[in-house]
Amino acid sequence: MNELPKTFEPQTVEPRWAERWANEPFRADATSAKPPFTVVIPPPNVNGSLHLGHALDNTLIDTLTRYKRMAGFEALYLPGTDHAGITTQVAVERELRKEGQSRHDLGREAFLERVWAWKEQVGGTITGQLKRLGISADWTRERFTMDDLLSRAVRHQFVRLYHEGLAYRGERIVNWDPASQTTLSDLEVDREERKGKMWTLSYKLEDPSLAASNGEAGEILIATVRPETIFADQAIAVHPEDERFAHLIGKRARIPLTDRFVPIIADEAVEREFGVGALKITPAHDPTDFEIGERHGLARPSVIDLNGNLTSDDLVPEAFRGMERFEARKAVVAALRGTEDAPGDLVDEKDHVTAIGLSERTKVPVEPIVSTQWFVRMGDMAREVLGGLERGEMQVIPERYAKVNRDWLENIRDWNVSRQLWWGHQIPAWYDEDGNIYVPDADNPDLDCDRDPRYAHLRLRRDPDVFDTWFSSNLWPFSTLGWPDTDAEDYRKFYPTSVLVTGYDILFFWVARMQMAGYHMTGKAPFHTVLLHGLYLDAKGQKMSKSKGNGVDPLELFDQYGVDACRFAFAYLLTGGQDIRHDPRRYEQGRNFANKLWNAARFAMMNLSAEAGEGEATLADRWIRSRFNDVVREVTALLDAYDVGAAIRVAYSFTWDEFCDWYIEAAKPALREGNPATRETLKFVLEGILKLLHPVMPFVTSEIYDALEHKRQIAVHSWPRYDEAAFDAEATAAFDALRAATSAARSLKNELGLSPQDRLNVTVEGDAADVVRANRAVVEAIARVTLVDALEGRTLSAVESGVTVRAPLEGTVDLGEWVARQRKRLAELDKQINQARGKLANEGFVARAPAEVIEEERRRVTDFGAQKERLEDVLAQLA
RNA sequence: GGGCGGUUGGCUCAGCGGUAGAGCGUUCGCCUUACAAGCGAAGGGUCGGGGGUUCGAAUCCCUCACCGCCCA
Repeated sequence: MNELPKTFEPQTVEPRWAERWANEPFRADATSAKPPFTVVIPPPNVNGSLHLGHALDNTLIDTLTRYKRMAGFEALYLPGTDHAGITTQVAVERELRKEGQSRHDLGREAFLERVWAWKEQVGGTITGQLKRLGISADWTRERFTMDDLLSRAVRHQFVRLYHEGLAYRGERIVNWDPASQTTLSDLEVDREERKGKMWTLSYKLEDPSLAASNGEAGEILIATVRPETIFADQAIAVHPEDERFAHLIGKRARIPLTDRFVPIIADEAVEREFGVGALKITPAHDPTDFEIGERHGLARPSVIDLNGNLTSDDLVPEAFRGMERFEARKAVVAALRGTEDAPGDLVDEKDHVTAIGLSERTKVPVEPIVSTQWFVRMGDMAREVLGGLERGEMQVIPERYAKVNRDWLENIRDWNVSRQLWWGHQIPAWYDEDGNIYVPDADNPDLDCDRDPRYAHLRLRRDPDVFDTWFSSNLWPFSTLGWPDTDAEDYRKFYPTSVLVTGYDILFFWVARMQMAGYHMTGKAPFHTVLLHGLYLDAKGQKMSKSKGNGVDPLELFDQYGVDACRFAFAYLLTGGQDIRHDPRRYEQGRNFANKLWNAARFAMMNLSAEAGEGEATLADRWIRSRFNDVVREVTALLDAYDVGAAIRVAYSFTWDEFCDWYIEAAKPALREGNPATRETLKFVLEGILKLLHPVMPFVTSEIYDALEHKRQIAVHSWPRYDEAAFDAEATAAFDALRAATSAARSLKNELGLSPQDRLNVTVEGDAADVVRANRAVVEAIARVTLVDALEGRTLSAVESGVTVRAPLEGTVDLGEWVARQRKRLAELDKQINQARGKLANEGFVARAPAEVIEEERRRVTDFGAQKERLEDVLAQLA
C-alpha cells in the first residue's frame, strides 16, 4: 500500500482524475442489457463560463448519475452546449465594434464565420470547467445545438409544425430590444418596477360645448405614462359604464401638439380608477392598446423606429423627429407644459411607479412594436403535456412546482420564435414577390425551397431571421440522441430520458418547452421526473448577477477548498428546492471532511499493511457493521428519492461521528494485536463509506480507493447492498453502553482537571456494567482510564443511561460548578420523567398512541428514574 | 391583484406529527503516534405572534406580521 500525505491535497489529486474522466470518459453502451439511466445536461451557453448555478446543477446531476452507474444502470450523462443566439451575437458584435466594424460591414456570411471562430475560441471554456468539476459525462457524445444533426432536428420541427398549421406568420405586437435589434419572446422580458411619472393631458373636444366631467368645458383629460407616443394615438378610451364620459362616446378630440382628431371609444379593458379615468390608445406601442385597437378596428401607425427613435413620419411634428424615445419624452413634456404666457395641455404631473419591460439579455427597456413574425401556436401542445401530467407520466420535485408547471401551460400564449439575428438556425421559409410563403415539405425538410424544381419559375427570398434559441433547446433530450431518426441506436436505448435536473427559474423557458416538444414530436414524455433545485444567492440573500457584480467564481472556490469540498457543500445544501445562500463556512466543512476521510484512510492503511495476528470480531466490529448496513439502506433510499442533501448528511455524520470518532478509536486495541476480523471490518466499512460518498466526492474517494490497490476505479464498482440480516440489535445496545461509559469517564477526567493522557482509576456500576467490563479494553483505551473493582475514600461519579462511572476524589477540586450542573440535570430528568408519566396517565394517550410509542415512554420513566436515583445518591455523598 | 417560499441557538441552515439538531462561532482542557482542516468536555433555542385540530404540534389547519420570489 502506498504512503499517503498527512493532509489531503486536492490540487495534486483532483487534476489527475479530472483528466482521466475527460480522456477516458464514462461511455454509455447503447447495446447494453442494463436498464438505462439518462440525463441530458442543461446546455450552458457556449460562450459562457462556469458560475455557481452550473456547478450546483452539475454536481447534483453527476451525483445521481454516478450513483445509478454504481447501482447497475447503463448511465448516460450527455454533455453539450447551447449556441445562445443573442448573447453570443452581442459578444461578437462587441468584438467587432472594437475594430470599428459592424456585422453589416462584414455581411452575413463573413459575420457567421467570425462567430464560428469565436465559438471555437471560447467554446471550450465552460466544458473544460465542467471537466474540472469532475462530472462523469460521456464526452464522446458531446453535442452543440448548431451541430448538423441538431440543426436538422430544428428544421424538421419547424417544417412539421408549419404543415400542421401550428407555426404561422402574423402581424402582432411584439417585444423589440433596440440594443440587440431583435424581437424577444414574452419570457425574455423581465418586468421591473421603476419610478416614473404619470402625466395628465388635456385633449380638446371637437365640439367645444361638450365637457368631460374630469376636466373643464371643451376638454377631456387623459392619463399617460408615455406622452412621447401621443402622435401615434388612434383613440381615447373610457369604460363603457363610466357615467363621466358616456355622453362623449363617439365624439372626437384633438391630440395636443397636432391638428389630428381621434374618436372617444368605450372598452371594458379601461380601469376606471386608473389616473383620470380616460386613456389614450396607441395600438402600435402598447400591448393592451393593441388589443383594444383590434376590437375597434383602429389603425396602428408607429412613431418609434427600430432604434428607439421617433420616426420622421408625417405624424410626428418636425421638432421631435429623430429624437431618442426617452429624450423625446422630455421634449414632448416640455412642449406640452408650454410657457408661463402660453400654458400647454399638460394639466398635471405626478410620481408614479411603472412596470416596464427590460430585455433579459441587454437590460434595455423593451419597445412594443407591431411587426410580422413567426409564431408557434401553443394551446394544443400544452394540452398534450397537461394530459401527460394528469396521467402521472411526469413527476415534478418539489411537488409544489407541478402546479406552477400546470398553471403556465394552461394560460400559455403563442410563442414568437423569430429573432432578427444572424447567429442561429435560419428559418427555412421563403417568400415570393407577392408575399406568399414557401416552406419545405414535411417529408423533405432539408431541401431549400429556392432549389425546389416546383418553384423554379419563382424568385424566392429566404426569411433572413433565425429561430429563438429555445426553439432548438426544446428538442435537446432527443435531438441529442439522434431524433428525428427514431431508429437511431441511442434514441432507442436512452430515450425517454430519466430525470431532468435544473433550477426552478427555467421551468417555463426550457422545461415546459421540452415537455411540449417531447410530447408533440416524439409522442412521449421526454423525462419521467423533473428535479428542480433552488438558486444560488450571495451572502446577503440577493440573486447573483453580472450587473450587480456580486457573483462568486466557483473556480476560485475550487482553488481555495478543492472541488470535492465544493461538491460536498453544494450537495449538503440541496434541500427541497430551497435557494442557497453563499457561505464560505460550508466549503470549509467540505474541505475538512475530505481531509478527515483522507486521514481515516491513512490510518486504515497503516494498520492493514501491518502483520496480522489472531482474533475474532469484537463488539465494535459487530456494531459498526450493523450501523453501516443501516446507513446503506438510508442513503440508498434517499438517493432513489433524489434527496441528495439528506443522503450526504447521513453519510457525513456516519463517517465522522460514528466511524471516525467511535469505531476507529474502539478498534485500536484490537488492531494493535493484529486482529484479522477487525482489520477486515475496518477495510470493509471504509470501502463502503468510500462508495457511499463517491457520487458526491468523486476525487478523494477515487484516490483512496486506488491507494487501496483496487484494479478498477471506484466509479465502476458496485453500490453497497443492504442486508436485512446484518442488523445486530445486541451489539448496538451494548456498544451504546460502552459509549455512555466512555463519555462519563471523560467527563470525570475533565472535571477533575486531568489532562487526557493522565490515567485514572474508575469503577463502573449499573445495569450495563457487565458489558462495559467485558469490553474494558475499549473504554480504557479511548478514555485512558483503568477499570478497577473498587475505590477507597471519597469519589466523584458521573451518571449516564445504564452506567455510573466513579473516580477517586482527592485534593481540593472546586466542585461548585459541577454540582450546579448535576442539579440542573436532575431537574431536567425530573421534567422528562414527569412528562412521560403525564402521557402514560393520560387515558387518551394509552388508548390511541401506537404501542411502540407507549413502550418508549415506559422505558423512559424507568431509565430516567434510575438515573435520577443514582444522581441523587451521588449528590448526597458529596454533601 | 393571484400564486409560492421563508421566519428554528450569535451566524448559515437541516428537521416537517411522537425525547429540538448540524456546521461555524463561544467557554474550558488537550500537538492523546490517522487527522490542530484535529480530539475531549461544556454553554446556548418557550422552533415569528395569535387561535384551532390531535392522546400528542417546530411539524397539520386558520389568521396576522415581516422578508423574498414568480405570474398578471
